Amino acid sequence: MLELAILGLLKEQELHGYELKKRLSDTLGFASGVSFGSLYPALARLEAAGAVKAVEAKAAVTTPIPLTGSLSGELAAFRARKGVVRGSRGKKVYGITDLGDGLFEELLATESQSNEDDRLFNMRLAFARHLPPDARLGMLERRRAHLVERSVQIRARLKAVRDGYALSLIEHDREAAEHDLSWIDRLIASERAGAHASDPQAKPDHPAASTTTSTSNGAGIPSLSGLRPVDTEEDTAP
Amino acid sequence: MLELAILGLLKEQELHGYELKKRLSDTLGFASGVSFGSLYPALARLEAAGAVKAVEAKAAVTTPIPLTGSLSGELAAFRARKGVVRGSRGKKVYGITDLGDGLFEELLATESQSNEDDRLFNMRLAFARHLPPDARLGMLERRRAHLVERSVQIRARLKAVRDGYALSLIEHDREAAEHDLSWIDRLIASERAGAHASDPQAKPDHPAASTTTSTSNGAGIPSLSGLRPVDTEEDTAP
DNA sequence: TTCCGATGTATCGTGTCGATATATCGGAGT
DNA sequence: ACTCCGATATATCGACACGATACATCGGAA
Repeated sequence: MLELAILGLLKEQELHGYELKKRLSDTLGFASGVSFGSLYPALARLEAAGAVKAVEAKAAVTTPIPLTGSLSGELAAFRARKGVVRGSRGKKVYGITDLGDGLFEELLATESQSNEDDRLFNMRLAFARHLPPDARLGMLERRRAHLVERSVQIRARLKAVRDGYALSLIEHDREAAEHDLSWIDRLIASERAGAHASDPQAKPDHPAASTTTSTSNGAGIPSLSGLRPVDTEEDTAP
Repeated sequence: MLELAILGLLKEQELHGYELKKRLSDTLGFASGVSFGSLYPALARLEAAGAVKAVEAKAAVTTPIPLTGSLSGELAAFRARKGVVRGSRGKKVYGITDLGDGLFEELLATESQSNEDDRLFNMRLAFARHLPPDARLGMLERRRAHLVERSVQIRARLKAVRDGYALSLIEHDREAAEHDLSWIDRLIASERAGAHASDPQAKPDHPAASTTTSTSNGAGIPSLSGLRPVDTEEDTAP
């Protein structure tokens, strides 16, 4: 599951693991940040599959280790000899390959069978701009159907519960599901209204958001005037 | 994590695995139903720890299964000879032991360290009636603090995102967090108002199995009227 | 009677998580 | 100049939840 997110981020720029984690936790909307225990294995899988590859870190490995008698320095040199070539500070910067690009498209477009984990949907939505408009709409409508079904199930549960706390819990779940549903509806409406215009490369035409005054929230629709990343930001200082 | 739920359900009545799963999926408010792949190992762990034990199934198992710590090998051989006698239909009904009862209390009251997974909180809340009122209140307030912190973090993320879909995603997260917060506030208010010893319906020190009625009404936390946030110490400047 | 679907227990591989080990770098303090 | 400390950074470990799957039995429909 992480693969999709990793590839999506590497599509925009080359990154090393630590930075990747920060972006996963910060810029994407995941409930709990991804841990290293899943990130590094996922990167290893992707590298083994040829979807990403380590690129040369800016400062290369050429940093001469001055044998100044510093204990730590010599230790470092010793370790560096039997290790993989990395950047000046052990960074291992990854970039996406053509194969990885294909894998990304495939993962993004995969028809998730009925289960559709919430996290996975969020993931896909976060990268929805890489999808053609019709696929986007299909994804949203599938999600909607899923939420409707969940809503029904929750309502069924409500009758079976007698304990006060459990009841409140389920009631809250119901509200959350309905809230999700109305959110999806707003997204679908927005998609239908201002739909076309985002290829992976294309820039959105105009903000289509304005109509959504329905529920208290003003910013419900993201006004797809996504200011694309200014440019390829500079790499974090190597 | 499942252990808490299993013990909580077995506290009310003896159940076998399949039924246990149904209750976990139906009556509790878990996003995705618990799978057998986690339920059975959890039951096995609990049995190994002496917290639960298999009881006689109704339909008279005349041949007690010699579970002398035999492992899969013996078990497979045993099963192979066609005569595996459990309940009338192979059911294996579990009951909670005194030791398990203690474990339940311990798990329920454990101070979850700052992380406080959402599912775990839901779990605890579902069994909150087994907690003394002050512990309940403490749990809710810890949860509240957690949500406030999350809210802050989400708001921080909002500034860093430029893509339309990702932005909408985070915005939705923010609303969900605020919704959760107001829900917790209502729970706290309700707890402060009428919760202690004189809860309308039941003061469930012991989950007497005979609490048959009382289903009609929400009972436990009925007054979910719109109450304003409680006055807690920390508030975050918008 | 036969077959099918619901019930029921159990295991396997995979992925994620939290904790932890190791190491480097920049800067604060002394 | 020195050391110590916290942020950066990669990596692995054990625990465990999950989906898939295998196997078995029961109740009833064909």
